[in-house]
Amino acid sequence: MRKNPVQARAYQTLDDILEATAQLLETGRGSGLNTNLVAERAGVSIGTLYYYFPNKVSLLRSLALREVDRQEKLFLAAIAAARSDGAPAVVRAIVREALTPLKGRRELRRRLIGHDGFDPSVRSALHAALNRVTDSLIAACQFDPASISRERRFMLLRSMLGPIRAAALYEPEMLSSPLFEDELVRHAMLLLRGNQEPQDCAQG
Amino acid sequence: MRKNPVQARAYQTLDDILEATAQLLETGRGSGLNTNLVAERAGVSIGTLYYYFPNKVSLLRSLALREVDRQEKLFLAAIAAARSDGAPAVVRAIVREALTPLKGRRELRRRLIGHDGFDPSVRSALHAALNRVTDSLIAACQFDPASISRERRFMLLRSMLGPIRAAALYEPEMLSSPLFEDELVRHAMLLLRGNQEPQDCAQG
Amino acid sequence: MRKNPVQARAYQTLDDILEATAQLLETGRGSGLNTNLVAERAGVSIGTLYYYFPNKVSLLRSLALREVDRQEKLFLAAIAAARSDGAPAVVRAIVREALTPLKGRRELRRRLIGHDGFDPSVRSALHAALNRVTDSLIAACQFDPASISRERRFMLLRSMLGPIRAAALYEPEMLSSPLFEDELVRHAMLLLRGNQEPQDCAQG
Amino acid sequence: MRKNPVQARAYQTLDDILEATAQLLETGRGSGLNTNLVAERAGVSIGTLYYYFPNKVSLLRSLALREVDRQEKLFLAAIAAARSDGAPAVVRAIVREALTPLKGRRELRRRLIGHDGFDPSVRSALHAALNRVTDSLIAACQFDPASISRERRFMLLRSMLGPIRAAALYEPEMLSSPLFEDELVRHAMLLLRGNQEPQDCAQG
DNA sequence: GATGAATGAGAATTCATTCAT
DNA sequence: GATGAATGAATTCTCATTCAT
Repeated sequence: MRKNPVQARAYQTLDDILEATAQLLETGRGSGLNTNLVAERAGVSIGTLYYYFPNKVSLLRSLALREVDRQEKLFLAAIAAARSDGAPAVVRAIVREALTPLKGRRELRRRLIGHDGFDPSVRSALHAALNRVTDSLIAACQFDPASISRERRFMLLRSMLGPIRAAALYEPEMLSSPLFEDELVRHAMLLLRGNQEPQDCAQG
Repeated sequence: MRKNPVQARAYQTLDDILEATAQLLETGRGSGLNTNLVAERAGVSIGTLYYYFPNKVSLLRSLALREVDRQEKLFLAAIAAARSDGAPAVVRAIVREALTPLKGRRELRRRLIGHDGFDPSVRSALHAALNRVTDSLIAACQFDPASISRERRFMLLRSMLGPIRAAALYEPEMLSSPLFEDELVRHAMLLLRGNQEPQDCAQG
Repeated sequence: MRKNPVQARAYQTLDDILEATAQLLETGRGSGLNTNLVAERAGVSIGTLYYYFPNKVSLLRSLALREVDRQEKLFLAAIAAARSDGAPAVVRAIVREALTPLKGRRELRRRLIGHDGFDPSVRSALHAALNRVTDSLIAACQFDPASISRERRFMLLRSMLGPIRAAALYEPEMLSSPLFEDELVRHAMLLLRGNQEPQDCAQG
Repeated sequence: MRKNPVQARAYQTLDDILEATAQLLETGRGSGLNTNLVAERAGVSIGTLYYYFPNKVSLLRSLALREVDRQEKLFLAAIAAARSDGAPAVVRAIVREALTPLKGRRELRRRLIGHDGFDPSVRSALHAALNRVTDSLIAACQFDPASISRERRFMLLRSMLGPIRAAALYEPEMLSSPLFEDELVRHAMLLLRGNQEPQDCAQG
């Protein structure tokens, strides 16, 4: 970002611009998100947009970082709210949180990924956020963190997010299937517990 | 596609164009994939490119369909090769296959998704291909297809591909970690077996 | 330049663009030379302009290099034509040549200098061209090149071009003053001869 | 200029702005000198800049006039200091002065010329200043002003400044060559003396 | 079949300038 | 006097696509 505003109204403007971008990404037809359109939708001039963002990429990056941040907060809040109800409830809370937001921000996120392949800073922010959520989840479930391998920890959230994204794209009705939710929860619990290592999976 | 070529050299030209597109998608910095560049890289004139493809979208679609088709063939071949060694071996074969190709086509695929959000025909081709691979996998493992719910079937491959893609992006060294491979295999086996439904996961 | 044309008409187009640029630089009011205007004046589309030149700077550079080249050729031709008439005639030919072209390309050249301060490649081309003209001048006057110091050689043309440019800017009527011409010729002859080193100029 | 400031700090602000402009002109890459950048560099707000200067042109003009004025003062001082040592010393003083300032203001001056082709008021100020320096030089050398033609008077300084500028651009090491200095001095002396009109230079 | 010059709508970005605070 | 957010006309440049040869 080019400027960190000192006057109060500036924060509003900045938010208007990001919100306009999000809306256009969510609803916009076809490929192009275009800065002139963003400015118009935000109710500011194109010059104002470029007063806050040096270029289009940085605008998209800011939006992506904001989305990552928001989603992390939602996950952490969901975990905190379910914490006292035990591990399965916590896991289910996470799953529901992951299934929910796709209702209104589905396109937004896909586009954010599409738009020039996520720049490195967004990638690492996302990575870090997922790690924090994973840690919080494990802590809330009161499992011994040391008992879960680095690899399993890595898979925990991501093996749920993959199918959810795929469902959003190809089989949207699955998003509201209780069985799908159950499968995801069961799956995560198995990863968390990590007991009963099946013998026949020994490396061949 | 505009023309299905009858002469051998025309097939070559067509392939050159698709290959050039793939390379530019794989290595190209930032936003642009542009038809003039593709033509130049392919060693043909821009006119020739438009002789084979009516427009850019159809070029990208052809490439995407080709990639989907190739990957499906690789998966099916891996399953067929491991079939006689039993279910765990088949699963491991799939996992290895999924871990392998990311070496040189990593970016290509992400970009293919990014570029205008996947053409509907590509989406459904991908969906269908994954379904076929899933069916083949279940058949090779000699599990009763009826015992596996639609939801679990849907998750089977996708819950592996998500972490694999994430690993490719953020923790490439994990791609060659035996533990990671083991986790993926174990995870798939649990989904396939579908025994021991944990009680505490009953819907809350 | 982006393309070296293979088709004949392309040379014409390229020349049209450069000529349009020259005209606008010569006659254009105020500061801005603008690529859209150039294209329009040249009778081509803006896309065509950018087909030949990757950006505005390269257009200006090409024009500058062409001007340098043309002026060098004019100087060399003037020298060759006067060669048989003896040293003073050669010098006068050069002076006249230097006074002449400013009639129609005065603004052009000033702007070419102004426009982002002559990029390095133009500077060195100009330098090299002046050196070649100087050498040719000395050869035509049949003076022993070794008798003229590097410093004097450097000054030879440039001490004439400075006043001529200044005259063009501030006192245009001086350009057609015979006395001015005579002064320039006399001055150059003194530099070329280099006899009678005045004693009182010994370094103090 | 919009305001002639009465308070000391206002003078300081004004000077800061001009100095920032000079620095950006001296060091700035490529095209741009922009008022927002000037303000930032000067440590004032863009509003303040426009309080002192009604527009960009007047800012550049002020800077140019200041530079012309400073250089004139330096030349006149150099002449005054050497006056009692005789004509050659005076000439040498001028030459040294001309060789000196190019150390830190080289680009500045060229850019000042480039930027919109020298405002007419700056052109005439520069012309007038050079005339005053020339007159002062002739007076200090105690030559009869009437014996020097208008044309020669015009050439006197400018035939030195041309080579010096060229040297600064193309052969900077020549700026510190004693031979180069000697050539310039000798050259000016010959112009000033104006004796021995060479016969063979009669107009052809 | 193949070429490559040409097109032009459209998109990104700049920057001198204004004005409410 | 000073600030800095806001403006928007103007400008550069891109790139999918066409078509005469």
